[in-house]
Order: sequence, then C-alpha cells, then structure tokens
Amino acid sequence: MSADNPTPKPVTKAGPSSRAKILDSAEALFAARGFSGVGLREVAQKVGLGKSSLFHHFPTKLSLYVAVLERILTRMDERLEAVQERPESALAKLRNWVDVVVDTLAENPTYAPLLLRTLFEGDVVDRKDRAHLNGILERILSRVARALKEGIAAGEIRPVSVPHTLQTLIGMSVYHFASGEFGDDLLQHPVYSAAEVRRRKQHIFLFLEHGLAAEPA
Amino acid sequence: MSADNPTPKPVTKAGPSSRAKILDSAEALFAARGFSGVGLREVAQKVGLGKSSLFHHFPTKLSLYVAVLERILTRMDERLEAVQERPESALAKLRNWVDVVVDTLAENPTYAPLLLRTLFEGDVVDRKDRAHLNGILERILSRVARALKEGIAAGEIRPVSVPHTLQTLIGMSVYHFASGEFGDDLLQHPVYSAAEVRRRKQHIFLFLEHGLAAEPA
DNA sequence: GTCTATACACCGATAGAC
DNA sequence: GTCTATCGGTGTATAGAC
Repeated sequence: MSADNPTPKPVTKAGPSSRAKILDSAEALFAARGFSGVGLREVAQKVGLGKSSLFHHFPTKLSLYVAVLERILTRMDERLEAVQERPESALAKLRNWVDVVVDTLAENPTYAPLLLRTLFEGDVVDRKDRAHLNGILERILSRVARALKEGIAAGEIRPVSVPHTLQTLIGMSVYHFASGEFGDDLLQHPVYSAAEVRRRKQHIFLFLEHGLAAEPA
Repeated sequence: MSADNPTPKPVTKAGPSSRAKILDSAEALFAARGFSGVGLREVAQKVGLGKSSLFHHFPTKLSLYVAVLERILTRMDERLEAVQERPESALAKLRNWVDVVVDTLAENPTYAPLLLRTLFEGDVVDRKDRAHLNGILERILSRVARALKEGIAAGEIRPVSVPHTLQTLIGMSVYHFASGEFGDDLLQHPVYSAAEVRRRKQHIFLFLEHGLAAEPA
C-alpha cells in the first residue's frame, strides 16, 4: 500500500517523530472536516512545518489519509484482540466487545467521525488501499460475527441476520459518537462526557438483551 | 435564512425550473462527495448551465447546500405528517414511523448520506442556517420522542433514555442506508435492493421488540 | 437568465538550495 | 529533513455584455 514507513521507527526514542506529529494533526483535521475539507497547508501549520516538508514523509495527501485510517483501525483491532475470550456465553462476549469499542471511541473523539466518514467517502480511497483497510476492518467484524453465529447455533440468540445485526451495532456505537453537536443537543449533555458514555453503554447492553418492550413476548 | 425562493414557484408549470434542476444535481453530488468535495463547475455542467449561472439562483455555494438539505428534511417531515396517528400502542406508532422513514430513505438514495453527513459536517453550515434546519429536524424527532414517552408512561415500553433511543433509531435507519459500498459488501447484496430493504425493516421491528436474546428475561 | 471574461486565493505537488 | 520558490490547475465569486 501507499503509506509505508519510510523511517522504520526510531527505537532510540527522542520525543515524537515528525511522522507521528503529522499523523496526529492530520487525524484531528480530517475527523473534523473530511478529506476534501482539509488542506495540507493547514496540516503543516498545525505540526509546525512548512507545507512541502509533509511530502518528505507522505508522498501524497491520500497516502497521509490512508495512514491515519490504518493507525486507527490497527489500534482498535489491538484493543479488541487483548480482550479475554474465555468460554463465555455469546451475549457476554458481545458485551465485552461493546465495552471495549465504546471505551476506545470515547477516549479518542477523532475515531468515530473518521471511521464513519470513510464508509461513504469511499470515492476518495482507491481500490488497493481500500482492500488493505477492509482487511483490518474485517478482522474486527469477524470476531463479532463469529460470536453471533455461535450464539444463534446454541439457541442463545434469536436467528437474526448477522450482517444486519453488525450494521445495527455499528450504528449504535460508531454513529452515536460521530454525531457531534447534534448528539450533544439531543442528549442535552456532551456525548463524550463520562456520564453519557456510561449511559450509552448501559443503553446498548439493555437494548441488545431486551429491545424496547417492557414485558417479555 | 440564506436560501430563500427568488422565484416563488411558477405555478404555471412548464417543465422543471432551473432551480429545481440545480437542486437535483447538487443533491446527487453532495451526497456522493460532501460539501467540500464538490465544485460548482461540476454542478453546473451536470445541470447543463455555465458555472456563473448558478449564482443567479443561489448567492453562494453554502446557500445551495442548505437549500438541498432543507428540501430533504421538509419532504421527510411531510411524509411523516401524513401517517395516521390513530389511538394505537406506542410500539405500533413507532413501527409506522420506522416504516415510512425506511421507505423514504430507500426510495431516495441521496437522503441518508446527506443527512448523516450534515451531522458531523457541522462546521460548514453556520449558526443561523443550522438553527433553521434543526427546527425541521426537531419536528420529526419530537413525534417519535412523544410516542416513546407515552409508551414508557403507559408501561408498554421499558424506561429507556429517550434521547439515547432516538440515537439508536437514527443509527439503525439512517446510518444503514448511508453505509454505501461497505454495506453492500457486508450484506453481500445491494443495501437498496427491494429484498434487503424489506429485511432491514423486519430486522429493526424485531430488534425493537425483542433485542437479541432468544428467551424472555 | 445565461453567457464570457476575469479576479484572486488556495490546491496538491515538484525542484533544488541548505 | 526542512526550507523557499514555483508550477499548473481549480476553487468561489464578480462584472458586465447580450
């Protein structure tokens, strides 16, 4: 792919590398205004470099964007990988993953907007990069899909459509934390406040277990 | 607001006005690539006009964008208003609205991406226009919120957080139909195909009523 | 109401000095 | 590895003829 490491990481640490600083700044800006809405001029200024210096680290604007996404997806994947998968019930596994995903999104307010954007800004990323990013994304989703299938096979979970359920889970978590000021207005509290994050988790858990109905069908 | 009608509608019809044709073209392009990703040159070309002619109908690019959004929100609101609100159960009302919203999104593939975009492209629309658009949006959401509150008061619905439930409903409907190629890949069928639209509705209905659990708690 | 011509800022990207 | 200077192109928006 087009966002390889030019410098394979200075293990001899000496503060954050320029590359990391560029990624951080670009992540914040792309999350707020999308690929087309951000100019490299602005990124460079935020990093404290000249515009042309960016091209030493990333050959094109697109490669920078892809590198930002790759870092986010990788980090999310790593955190999910670290979750213990003891022989639990499928719903308990699901609950654990929701817990980690919500925590990760809540701790990194750039993640949800950027992830959601790339789902329908598909036009900007070309086929090759998209395939690479989809690979990481698929690792994440396949974990959940497997748990759903096992739960259904065991009779623990209704025979739902697995893909539609994945879409619902993404909507309940990623969309919520990407909803910006609209979400703040709706909740009448900041979406990213500790209290609302807790409420969101609770809402998702209970929704998964009971839906809306008050009395069991 | 900044997107008023210069020509207050030619009731003497003679084919679609330039204004309507501009709105149609802009809607398709903005849905696909967002505000910053679309140039007026491209819009004008799609309409079959010169670039400068657009400024006769809309004073700025932003006013065109706002006009597109306003038209979508208004149409959605009108369709929801037409739904009979007989003295039904709260869950039945909810079901009716989900039915109409999903149909409207499914029949107009530009709606979901554009609606979802504006939620976190908040920076582009200024305060005044945003207030106007939020007004229409609020009319839509308040209907659902009222039904939820009534259902909770009547003991028909669990004592959920109303705002969080609204977010979940938006995620389940708007996000799903905005998920583009990613959604197609996940479902392994086109999101907008008749069969998948039907499945989505069914999925939402059953999820609202039961969640995921197979056996009543 | 549509056109051509134009203004001027910014875009992503390159060349080459240091 | 960062800089200045510059390239060609496009961005929104305006002026003014028709």
